[in-house]
Amino acid sequence: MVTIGDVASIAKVSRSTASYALSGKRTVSDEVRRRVEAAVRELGYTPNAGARALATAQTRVIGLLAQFLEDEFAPAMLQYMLGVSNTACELGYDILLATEEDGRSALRRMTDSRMVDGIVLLNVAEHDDRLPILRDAPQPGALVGLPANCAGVDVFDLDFEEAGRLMVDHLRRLGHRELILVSQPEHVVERGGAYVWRLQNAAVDAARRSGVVLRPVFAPSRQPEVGRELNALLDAHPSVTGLLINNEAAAAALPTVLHERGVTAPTDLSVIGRYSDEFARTFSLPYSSIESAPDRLGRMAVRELVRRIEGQVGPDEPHVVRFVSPELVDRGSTATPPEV
Amino acid sequence: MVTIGDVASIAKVSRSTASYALSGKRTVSDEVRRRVEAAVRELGYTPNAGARALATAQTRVIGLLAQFLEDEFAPAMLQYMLGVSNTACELGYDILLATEEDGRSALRRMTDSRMVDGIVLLNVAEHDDRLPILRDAPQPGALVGLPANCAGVDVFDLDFEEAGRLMVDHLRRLGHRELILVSQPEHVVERGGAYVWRLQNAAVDAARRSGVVLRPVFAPSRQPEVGRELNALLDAHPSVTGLLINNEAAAAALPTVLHERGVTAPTDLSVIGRYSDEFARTFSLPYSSIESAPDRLGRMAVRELVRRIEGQVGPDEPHVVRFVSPELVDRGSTATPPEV
DNA sequence: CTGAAAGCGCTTACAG
DNA sequence: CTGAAAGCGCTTACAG
Repeated sequence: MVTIGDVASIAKVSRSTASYALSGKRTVSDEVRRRVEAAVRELGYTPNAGARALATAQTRVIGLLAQFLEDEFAPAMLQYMLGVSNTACELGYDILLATEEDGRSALRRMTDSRMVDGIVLLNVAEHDDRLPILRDAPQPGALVGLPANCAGVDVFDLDFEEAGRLMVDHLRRLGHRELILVSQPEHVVERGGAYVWRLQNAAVDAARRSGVVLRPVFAPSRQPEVGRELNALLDAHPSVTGLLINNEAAAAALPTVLHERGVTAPTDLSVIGRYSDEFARTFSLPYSSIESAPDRLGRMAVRELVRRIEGQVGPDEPHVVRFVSPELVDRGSTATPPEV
Repeated sequence: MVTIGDVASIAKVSRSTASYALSGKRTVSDEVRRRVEAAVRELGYTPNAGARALATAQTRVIGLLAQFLEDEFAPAMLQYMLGVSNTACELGYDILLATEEDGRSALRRMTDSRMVDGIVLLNVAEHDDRLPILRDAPQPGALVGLPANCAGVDVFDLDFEEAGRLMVDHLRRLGHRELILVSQPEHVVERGGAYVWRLQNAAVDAARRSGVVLRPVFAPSRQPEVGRELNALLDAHPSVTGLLINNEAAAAALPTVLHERGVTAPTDLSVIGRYSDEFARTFSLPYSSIESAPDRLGRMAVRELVRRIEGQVGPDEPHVVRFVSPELVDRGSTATPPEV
């Protein structure tokens, strides 16, 4: 392979001068810089990443820990990954991806061996078992998802409480008095998927305060079970006039379910989901929704992480916990309930 | 950070002996091995990846080039990525992921800087502009997707010709005489998505040989345009009794379209798709389909790549071009046409 | 403005 | 069975 030594000898300078000419960290005469640049072009020189990492203790690689769990909806996860990956690229970083089930060992491998300058954790649980490892690691970490303990890491998440309130208040104002909230499956909660109950509790509170009946249910995250569950729910509660969906699989199944039942939104039933606009387009979902902003969250996490990596944020400066405010994207699926 | 020098001094051996004790590349006395292992545990030693890469010229990292193009269906792409990532993990490799639009520059960056031991290219086009770069790279490459020129790389793909024949023959045998084949959008073909016309040409041939009318059409890959197109097609060709779908977005949209039209498969219309079983479950698709086996293709590509990387296949041994035989997964959406 | 040298943390011939 | 040393390809004080 062609090394900086080759460049140096072609350019008739020392290796250090060649290095400085390329990095710009020391002034170099124009003449010398030109010769070095010409040599680089001639030889097609690219620095060896391993050697550079060894010398600088920087890899310009970010570790991305994703997990595709059986009870979660894979296409939704992809959005977050792309937000992270694209932003990293823009900032000059590459992504080392781990999708294996055992996130702990992947994380340890990446951090202990110094393969990465920082870590992004996706799909963070309330008591995420990867977190203690990340805190002990020498690299900084950024999370998408809110754990119980945010010490030592930067945290980014949708404001799910506000999302729950927003959904309920929107339909209450239109005159709805009985709603169903379809959440993720109960295992997601048991595993520590805090966003499920954060949204649910806030929705329940908002409903209680304003005298609205809210029926929260856990629904499966796979087809066709989730479709059956939606049908059963609508059968069991004929007086319900509004549906809140915090479950991507349920949202994806809903058009078919409503068609089968001959139900039209918003004439017969008002619907609000919680998913990204990209998701809505992919699945052709015609429902108004709380934008979950996966690309924006991924972008924020990487931006802050890179600021830490590059020392623009001091190691002792406090970490951030930042919530994205939910916004209601109106797709016309809510209206005054039919009885009114 | 803790280095092999620390391990060596705790274990009271030289650094080389510590290294050999861990790698097993030289016989080491049991006593010494125990002391080294104890020191490793005590200090929590993990080799520095950059240093090891520099010394061995091996990174144990595989570069994965994916691309999420506007006119392709992202959830389908994800399946391939997971097949690659999971297999790499099993074989002890990590994945460096590039999702940026400019695959050429990502590829060059990874290979020139020796960040990776090998490359997997996804979504390969007929005249893929990443291919010349990959051929010139010192690392081996494996493709998922069939280019015009397979020289210098290992190639894995579904046998799309056979898939096209299978779809047509299956419906012909049931008595169908007029079919529509819904392909990907025409830009995919123009960009060099050879699988589109490989399947289509074979289907057209098979139909012609057996006197079946086959109407091939390009359909959008976004919602809701694809749904509208499907409706228009069914309106325009009322005598069609079978639908062949080589377009994931169209497959995902079809249940809603058929519901709207009051059409039931297979009573009114027979349907065969081409997508993975995982995809069918995610989108709750009730149609028989040709399994596109993304996980299997990703797995095969990584396996062969690792064999090359690790020298189990000599550099002069010929490269492979391997096709996965399509299998029809019967979900009961085909039957004798209504007229018969 | 430039060069010679040390050092990053490994592995692996070379020597005994 | 083990150790001292060279070398992988960079970067960066140190010296001039």
